[in-house]
Formats: sequence, C-alpha cells, structure tokens
Amino acid sequence: MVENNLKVWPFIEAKKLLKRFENSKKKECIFQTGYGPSGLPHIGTFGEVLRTTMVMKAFRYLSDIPSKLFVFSDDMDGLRKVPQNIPNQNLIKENLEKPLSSIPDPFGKFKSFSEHNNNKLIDFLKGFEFDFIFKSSTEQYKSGKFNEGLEAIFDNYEDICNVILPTLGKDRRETYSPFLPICKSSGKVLQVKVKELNKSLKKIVYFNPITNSEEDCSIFNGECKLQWKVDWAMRWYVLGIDYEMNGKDLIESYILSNKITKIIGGRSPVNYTYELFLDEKGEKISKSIGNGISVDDWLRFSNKKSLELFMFQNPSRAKRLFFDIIPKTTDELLKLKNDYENLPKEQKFNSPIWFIDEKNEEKTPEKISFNMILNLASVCNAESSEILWGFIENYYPKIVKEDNKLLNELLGYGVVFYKEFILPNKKYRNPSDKEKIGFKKLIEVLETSSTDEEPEEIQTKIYEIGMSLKFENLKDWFSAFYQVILGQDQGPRLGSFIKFYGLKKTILLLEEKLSDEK
RNA sequence: GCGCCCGUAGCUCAGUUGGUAGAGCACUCCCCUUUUAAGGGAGUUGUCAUGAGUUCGAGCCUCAUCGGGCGUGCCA
Repeated sequence: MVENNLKVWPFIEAKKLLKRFENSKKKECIFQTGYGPSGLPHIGTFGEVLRTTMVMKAFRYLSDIPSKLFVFSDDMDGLRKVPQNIPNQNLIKENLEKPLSSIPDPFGKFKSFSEHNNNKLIDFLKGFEFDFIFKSSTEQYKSGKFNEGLEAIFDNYEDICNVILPTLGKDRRETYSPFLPICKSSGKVLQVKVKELNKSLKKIVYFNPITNSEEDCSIFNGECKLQWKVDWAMRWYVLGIDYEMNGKDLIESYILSNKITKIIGGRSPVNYTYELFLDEKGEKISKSIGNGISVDDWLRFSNKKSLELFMFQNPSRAKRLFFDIIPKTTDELLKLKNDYENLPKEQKFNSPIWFIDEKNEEKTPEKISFNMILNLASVCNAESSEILWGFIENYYPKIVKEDNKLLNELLGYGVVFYKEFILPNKKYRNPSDKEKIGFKKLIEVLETSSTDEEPEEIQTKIYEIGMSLKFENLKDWFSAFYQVILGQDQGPRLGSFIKFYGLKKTILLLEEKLSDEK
C-alpha cells in the first residue's frame, strides 16, 4: 500500500481521521479553526488555517468523504481591553464588555468592530486562496442554530459545573456560570452567578449588578452566550466538528472541553497540538507585545510559498520566528521545488511541495539562491530589479527573463531588502581632490561612450583613468568609487555596475555626489 | 510545587522505525579577477546539556540532575 509510505504529519493526521470515520455514519468531515476578532489576523491564525488545510488536502487524497473547513469567529465574546492599535479608542472604551459584534467599528466602515475584523480575516484568507466557510458566532447564536447545543448544556448543567469548578480559583468559583447573560439594558456580557435554573421555560435567573435587580433570560437565540470552554464543546457538538488543532497554550482548555463534549453526548474532534512561535529571544510571540514578525513583514521580503513552507515544517516544535529565517526558508523552498520533479511518485506526497505548490510550475536556475540575490542586492546599489537582472544575465548569459518569473519576483524582494536594510546604513565620504578629478574624467568618458559598450570596455576605461592619475595603489581608485559614490567599502565590478545601472544614471549619480560635497 | 516541550559545530537549525554525527552561515586556502566577488572548488569545527540504566550498539528508549520556555489565576 502506498499509504504506509505517507509519513509526513498531515498524512498522519489524515489517517487518524480515516480511523474515526471507520465506525461512523457521518457523511462529511468537518475541519474547524477558531479566531478571536478583537484584533487583526496574525501569523498564528494564518498558521492554523494553513496547517488545517494541509491535513484536509491529505484527507481528500486518502478518502472520498467530502470535507469542508469552518473558520469560526468568536465575535460574540465580550471585549475586555481597548486594543492599542486602533483609532477612536474612546468609542471602544465606552463599549467595553459588550459582544464584539455590538461594538461600533472604530474604523467607521462596518456595522461593528467584529465585522470589520472578520472582513479583514476573510480578505486575508482569500488572499491565500484558502477553501473555507466563514462562521460568525453571533449569527449562530442569534439565528437559533446553537439552541440544540445550548439546551444540552442546560440539561447537564450540574455535571458540567462539576467538571469546571475544580479547575477554577476560589474567587472565580463564586461567580462562575457556563451561561453568560447579555444585559438587556446595557448590552454587556455579564459574568454573574446563576441563582436558579427555570427548567420548564429554559431560562436562567441571576442578579444583574448593572440594573441592581434580579432578572432572567432565555438561554436561546443569543440572549446569553456560553463561557469559552463550554462554548467550544457546544460548538463541536452542534457543528459536528471532526478535526481541530490548537496551540499548546490551549491544552488545558481542550481537555476540559473534551470532557464537556462527552457529557452532552458528543464526540470531540481529532486534535493536534502545535507549538507556539517564539521571538528572537525565545519568548512567546504575542500580539500585544508586538515581538516577532507578522505575515505582512514576511511577505515584504519573500513570497507566500516560503511562508507556507515555514508553517509546514515541524509544527510540533517551537520555532523562532525572526527575520533571518526568511532567506533560509526561501532557499529551502527553491531547493525543494527543483528537486520535486525528479522524486519518485510515491515520494512526492512526502514533500512539502505537494502541499504548498503541487503544480510546481515556476522554478529557478539551480545555481542562484535567494541568499545570493540578497548579497548581490547589498553590494550593487539595487534600486530596481533591472539592475540585479543585469548582473545575473551577465553571469548566466543564456537565461531568459520571461521564463524566470519566480526569479524576477525574488529580485524584487532583493530590492526591498536593499532599501530597508542597506540603504539607510550607507555612509558616504567626501572625495579627495585627486579623486574629484578622476570622477570628472569618468563623467566625460561616460558621456562620450556608446550605450552598446560591453562591461569589459567600460572597465578598461575606468582602469585607464586610474592609471593616468597615478594612484599609488590602483585599488584605492576603485575603493573611492564605492566609498564616495555608493556609500560602502566594497562593491561590484565597476564595468558591470555602470553597464547595468546605466551610463546616464551613473553620470547623474556622479554629478550628484560631486555637488553634494560639503 | 506540579504538568508538557526543548537543550546537537562559533551562529541558526536538520537528524526519519536505535546502526559510523549533518546542512546553511561564519572561518581558512585555492580558482576566477585590469579594484572586487555576488560565483566555483577544497578544508577546519562537536564530551549530541550532565550522570546513570536498557541494548551487541543510544543524539534517538528509561530514570535522575542542571539550564531555558510554556501552561498551571482571569480572559480567549
């Protein structure tokens, strides 16, 4: 059997699901990932959706059972703190503790804060062409779709409390309730003790500190929501979730939700715990601290596929997420892509490429690595990818631009890298009188040169200027160009540089530096 | 205190079911060079955190110790 050779983690996960379906009458396999819309989607959200999608892909290969992915937004949750990265902070402050879907959009574009963030998430995920169905918690509650599950929780109220209460601290134990009523006068999510269950009317009775009176509310149709761990269990139960992964920080929550699911007669999904992302110092990445790097950061310096590769590798191992791994991962991607074609068919399934870029249409010349491109960008004033392309073409004369879309893309990232990290750190020194004469001569020579000239010819002309000025060490003449004109100690071969940078542009650059001098 | 994860070359990390320790970067040398390397080739680098145990054989399995991270309140 081919299946025995499928050893990468998404296939191992998919096989667990196959086993689950052996004794099940279920006709559909549902995957779920969760998202808290109090902030914008971050790299953890992305990783979870991507990795779940990879399991789904493996499952679809192994099984004919239809499958779908729910991306569930907890937009019924009360907002506890004002996020620091948004406008109209006062507006949010006035609406704290209300469900996210009842808080106005501080950006003024949508009906609510959560709708804004939900839309950001959907756009974000669509940008990666994920195949998913979005689910809003608020919508599920208010439409009554959760009623069946809410009733199951209500009917097992005591058993559930007996599971949760021992895990809570003393203070919280006093106020805990699986049901959190939504205050009818203030709209806030109330964390209050339930005094009584009205079993015939399916209502809860509680003391509302806002109105200072005893009130009741139905458990149905969004009049109250469930506390998180119970909510998770109820959601598995009602939506029939078969697979959900979570970060290591949620292990305890999963165990509890698992117990609750059993109590209400459900079956917990197959679960996979992935490790958290760490920053450069080895500490947990957190949205509020802002350490580590974001999806956007990554995509400024490399492509989506490299980020996907990073997410594929070793989810069960804590990984440090900082800038240096971007070029590294990109080069691994290039290598894997180049190797993929020659893999025996059964080995292809174990390659990350099968999961992230099965068609694998775009490849790069074997000898060119992303690290090399970045080095190249840092030495040759890479203001545009055209300049980089010139150097590459010079080195690999047979290369055809139209056939190397991916390479071109990478050159673009090289330019970004140059502008971001190299350009701001440049230090230009003033030329000596002798060097000034040399540069003026160089301008004259370039002005009379044809644009057809080969790099070698230009190189010879520069060399001759150096000779005519009798530099003690000819190297100093070339160094002067790097230090005065390019703002760095070393650089590319000048003949090539001027050719690819452009004669006219080089003249302008020289004139600019000569007149800038103070 | 308890639970889980991690500790492999100077740095960042791979090491599949136990079978002679690997890669990239860095470093050294050579090639290429009418100044250079961004390139090509060769080379150096390890008490696999420590100590014991199981085994013919341990980076991998077991136990203990040390060091780091996360969880163990609330919230999600």
